Amino acid sequence: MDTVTLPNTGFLAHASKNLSDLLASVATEVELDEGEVLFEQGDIGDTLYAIVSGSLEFSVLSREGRKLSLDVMRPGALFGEIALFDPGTRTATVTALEKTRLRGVKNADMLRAIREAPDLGIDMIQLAGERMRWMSSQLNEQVFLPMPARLARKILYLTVDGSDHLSMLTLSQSELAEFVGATREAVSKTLSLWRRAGVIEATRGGVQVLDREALQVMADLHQI
Amino acid sequence: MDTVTLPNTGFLAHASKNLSDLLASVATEVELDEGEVLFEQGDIGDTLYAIVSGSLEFSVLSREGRKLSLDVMRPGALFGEIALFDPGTRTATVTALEKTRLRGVKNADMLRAIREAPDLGIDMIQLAGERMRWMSSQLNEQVFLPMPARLARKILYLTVDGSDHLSMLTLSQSELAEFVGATREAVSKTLSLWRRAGVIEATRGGVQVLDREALQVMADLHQI
DNA sequence: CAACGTCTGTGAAACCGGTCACACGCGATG
DNA sequence: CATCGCGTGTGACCGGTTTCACAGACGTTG
Repeated sequence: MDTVTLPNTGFLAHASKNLSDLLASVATEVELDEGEVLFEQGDIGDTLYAIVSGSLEFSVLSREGRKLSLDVMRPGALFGEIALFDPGTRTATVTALEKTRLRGVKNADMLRAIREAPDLGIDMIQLAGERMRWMSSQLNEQVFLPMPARLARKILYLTVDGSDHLSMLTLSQSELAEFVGATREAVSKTLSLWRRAGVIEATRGGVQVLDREALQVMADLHQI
Repeated sequence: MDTVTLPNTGFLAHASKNLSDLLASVATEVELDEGEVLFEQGDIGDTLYAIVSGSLEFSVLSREGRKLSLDVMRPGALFGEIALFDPGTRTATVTALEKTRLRGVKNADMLRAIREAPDLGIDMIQLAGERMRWMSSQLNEQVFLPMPARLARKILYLTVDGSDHLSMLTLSQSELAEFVGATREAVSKTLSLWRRAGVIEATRGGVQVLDREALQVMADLHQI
């Protein structure tokens, strides 16, 4: 038996012993460099992954190539459960934002493990459930909220308990725009407003949150 | 053992024997009248449902009360799998569009069944996977497609193999607007254009598709 | 240090789509 | 048959975003 140090954060913190054991034993190790792509939207996949260290970006592409970033996941996160038992394809593209280590469990191993310990299957359903709730909230925000509110929410969300401590978010404005589903210019203008209001500090390649409460207000109101 | 006639369409057509058995035995019967609400977004739920007859509308609400309709499900469809093993709440509101009969399986029964037949858990994961793909495509459309394209897609989607045969869709323009996430007026104007172009026929409370191929073009192009 | 690429700031114009306002017509109801 | 309600058609206007254009700032590379 290996001795693998799995982080005790994210979904893993609540995962059953079965899952931790599985990840520690039969899982294979994967290592990605910054910018490297684990899999792309549309790929056929049959592996569930856990993030050991580093961080990953999840994004989807429109047919015309426009990109919408959905989430950044960090150590302790599990993903890939959808394609695990499904003849279908990956629903998002996963790219490493930095050097990242993963452990992967293949379909066949997971299947065997579930037949031995059915509660593991229930873990997977819960995982899928959380993912669904997340997607559902994203859809809600995209449809009902104006761009500034979406921007405020994304900034708040991405600076919570991340590796980006002290409310510093290291994303360029173009990347932020991909997260909120808007153009770089629109993001730039909104950030300028907030900068002048003393809510944030914007630097090249990053945003620093100065007044979290004020941002929270922007996130809720339906106006700038 | 009851003799229940479950429809052999939708997800049920592919469901494992275990699931069909479960639905036929331990499930309880539910009957809804037109307009009746099965559960609302935010309710705590622990039941998986299968539609026996009738049809249901799934929708989400913004905090301000604006409504976005997501889908209409018909006999053979399974839903409610997300809240099944999750302490969380329902992610959508479900309303009967007509007199509708359902069968529901409770958390505890499903749990017992999965422990006996783990493959049933895998069925559930697949179901959640299909739901995720669906949500993912919805998010994509809402973010990247202009209103007319979304409208065309919804019309095409809702007239495929539904109880609305012959390409007739019995939804008012207000209801259609809730489906595409736009206003009644905007839908009306777009439908007028298409009517003049001979693509559809619009009547009070319904839309008839005359030229499916033309609508398909509208659904793909990023212009009217 | 010069030059280039990339990120950023900002303005002008165009474009949807939303909001508001109102007219029309069909169907149900008294 | 008169009226009312509701679904529909359409125009005017407005506001937010995109598109396009360009300038400045910073970092990197030769």
